[in-house]
Amino acid sequence: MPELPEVERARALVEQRGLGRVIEDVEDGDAYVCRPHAPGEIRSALVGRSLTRTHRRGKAMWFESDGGGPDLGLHLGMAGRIVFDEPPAPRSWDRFALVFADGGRLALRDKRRLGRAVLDPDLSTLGPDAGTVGRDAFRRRVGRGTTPIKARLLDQSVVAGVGNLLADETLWRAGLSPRREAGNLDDEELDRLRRALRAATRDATRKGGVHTGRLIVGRKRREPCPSCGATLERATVGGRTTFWCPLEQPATGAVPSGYAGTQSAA
DNA sequence: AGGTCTGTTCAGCT
DNA sequence: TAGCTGAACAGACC
Repeated sequence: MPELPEVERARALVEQRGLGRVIEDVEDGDAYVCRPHAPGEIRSALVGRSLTRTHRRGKAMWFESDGGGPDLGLHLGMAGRIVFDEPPAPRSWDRFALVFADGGRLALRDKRRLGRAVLDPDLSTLGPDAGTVGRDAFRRRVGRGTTPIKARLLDQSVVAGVGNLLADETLWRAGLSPRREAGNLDDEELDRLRRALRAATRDATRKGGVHTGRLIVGRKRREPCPSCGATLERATVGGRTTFWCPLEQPATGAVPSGYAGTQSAA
């Protein structure tokens, strides 16, 4: 499930292997993935050009093209990944692809078909990147409203890049219950949450993805809290399946006993 | 073999 | 308004 760390790794992959290669053809025939573009529209805009720079904010990534061409935006959706120089996937799982003049290709491989490819993507609805958001902006944007803090973190217009697993891992590290009302967190708690978010994001990016998080590893196996051994709570928060430790992430205010956001992951 | 679950985004509702 | 619900996608899982 691509969240910010997976997208950052995908961006780095394009940076490493996708720049400066002449685009000879574009497979943009999936009108759903390429909406609102008609088939051939992205192709016309990019054939003959090369990618020159890569960017990412949250889960969105985009690439500049040379000669004054448009940017190409890619979104991995829920199951997408970027593959380089592999033969086309069976069953048309490659929803979009750049075919290079050197014979290689860049494909958006996505069984679920929830990824997107678009020219000049609209980034105006995204908040600041979750990995680099500053203290004051984080306090202001996250620490308000009546919605549960987890739902606030998942809102891409508040802070960009947090998905379900990274939200659970972050709240666990910060010792904050996912059900706390966002506007009721004080500055100390918000700062602790931001540090936990940055650390969880950095660790996950380094280790290969959000599934490497300490809480997340045991989550599916229904193991107890990796820190204190308590049985994890499970409930729907913000419309998403949520796990948390009832002892270290208490329902109201108190600072947790042991584990805090300043601690690094295993 | 069918029913449930998965997670992100977005439209539509209150 | 802000927050919530369900649709869309299609495969994984039991």
